Amino acid sequence: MPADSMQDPDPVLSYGMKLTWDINDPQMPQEPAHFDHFREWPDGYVRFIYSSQEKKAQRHLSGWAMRNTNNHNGHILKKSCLGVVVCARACALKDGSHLQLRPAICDKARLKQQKKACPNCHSALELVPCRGHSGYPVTNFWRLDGNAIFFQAKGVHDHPRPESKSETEGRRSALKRQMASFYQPQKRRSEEPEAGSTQDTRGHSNSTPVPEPSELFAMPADTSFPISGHSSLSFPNSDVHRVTCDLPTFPGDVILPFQKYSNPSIYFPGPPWSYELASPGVTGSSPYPTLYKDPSIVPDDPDWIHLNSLQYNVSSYGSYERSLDLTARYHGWKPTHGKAGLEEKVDCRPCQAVPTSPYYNLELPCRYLPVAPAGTQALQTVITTTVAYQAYQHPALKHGDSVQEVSSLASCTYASENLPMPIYPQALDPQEGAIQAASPSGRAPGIVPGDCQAARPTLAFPQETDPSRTAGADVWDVCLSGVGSVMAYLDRTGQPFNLDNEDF
DNA sequence: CGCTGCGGGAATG
DNA sequence: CATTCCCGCAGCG
Repeated sequence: MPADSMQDPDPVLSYGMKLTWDINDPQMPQEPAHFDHFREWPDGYVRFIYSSQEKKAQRHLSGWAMRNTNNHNGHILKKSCLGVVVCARACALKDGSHLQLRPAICDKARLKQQKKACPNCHSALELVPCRGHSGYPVTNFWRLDGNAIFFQAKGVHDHPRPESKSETEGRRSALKRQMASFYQPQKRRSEEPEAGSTQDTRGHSNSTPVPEPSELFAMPADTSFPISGHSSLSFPNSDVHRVTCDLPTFPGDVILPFQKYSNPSIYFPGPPWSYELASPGVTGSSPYPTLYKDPSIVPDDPDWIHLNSLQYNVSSYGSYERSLDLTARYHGWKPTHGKAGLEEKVDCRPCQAVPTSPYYNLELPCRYLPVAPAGTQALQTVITTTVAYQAYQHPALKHGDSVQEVSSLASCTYASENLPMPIYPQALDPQEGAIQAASPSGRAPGIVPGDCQAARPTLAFPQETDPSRTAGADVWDVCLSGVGSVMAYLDRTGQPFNLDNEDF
């Protein structure tokens, strides 16, 4: 893609991350010189600055299923993640992946959605809530200010990606078409070619027996998901399509059809959430019929869902939860929403691959990392929205009362939030584990990818308190945010410089 | 029908 | 008291 001076001038850090600001600041950076390109799958404690012209940003779009949350602040729109809908039995689709539907945003619709059966195995569907923000759903904040749209995310999604919105919509409209043709065979059939040319990567609608209406209604999931067995789905086509779309996006970088990676974990050396950043580059094996009318438009990663699931299940489970299968996992999960884990002892299992990862051998100013003590981070994140500053008044960071200290802490905040992974106490110090136990961030032992991810930075960078940091706000900003981001990318993508593997 | 943003009001500490 | 969450409403596609 052509170098756009207005977009992501830096290959590693988002523009938003390079500036120091918080969504709650009275004053946002004025007249930003650059804007970030839109990220459909923001994950971690990240900040972006979009152009107010960016339509997706205007609509506050996200690949994640985010619902509006009233924070009684007219200027800042807050949204929280709904998680992902999966098959309660975690049945495997033909391609080995798992069902990962997009939760309906509307409460009513979501309830209805959950009553439906898994189109693949007919067992129940289950909503896996997002607890990536210290036990609470990941939150996204949007704020329009001047010519910029500020975006801030808090939390690391602890679940697979749902389908992208566009894909869900695409399938929905596809169903409509299908139903229409079902009820008006003659007429519709004759019009079909037209529709097929624009949307039909699936292209089978014509020749494929239309599902019984009753079936469609009984399991609307049909409209919302990829059953390998479903005759109306055309994988190969969409694969090609996606490759075509995605390749140009990541010149020189890892952009290979997923098929080439028989083992996702090879491509995604990271833990479960590595799927986030790795997604865009990965393509292919889409079980979904993608309905992009305009190839220039960023694919919303519908395929990714599957990659995601593959990666998630194969890689993360393989690495961390060999003893647990999806079934156990999801069954063990009760949508207790923020309450669960309180009583659970978070068991941070060894994250084998991580510490040995070559990327962790980079010469990074490690000493700064641990400073945002796990406990601090955990506590801070609990304070979902505003004024995170006070959160940083955690004892671990209390070094003085001077104004300077305050400023330092502020920087600390930003810095720590640049670390896309929450740092949990127990990972640092057994004693601090108590804090963790008291926070709602925990989940069933070992089930949370986040546990490992949380531990990783720790393992890589043993805690080390540096008193001098209180005077180094600037250093903090630069080093921490830098390191954090770099870490984030390295960490999650396993690719040192594959920055914006987000959709474009 | 579902998505979206808004805003009241309850719950929480 | 501040903050967050839940819920219903209305506009829109």
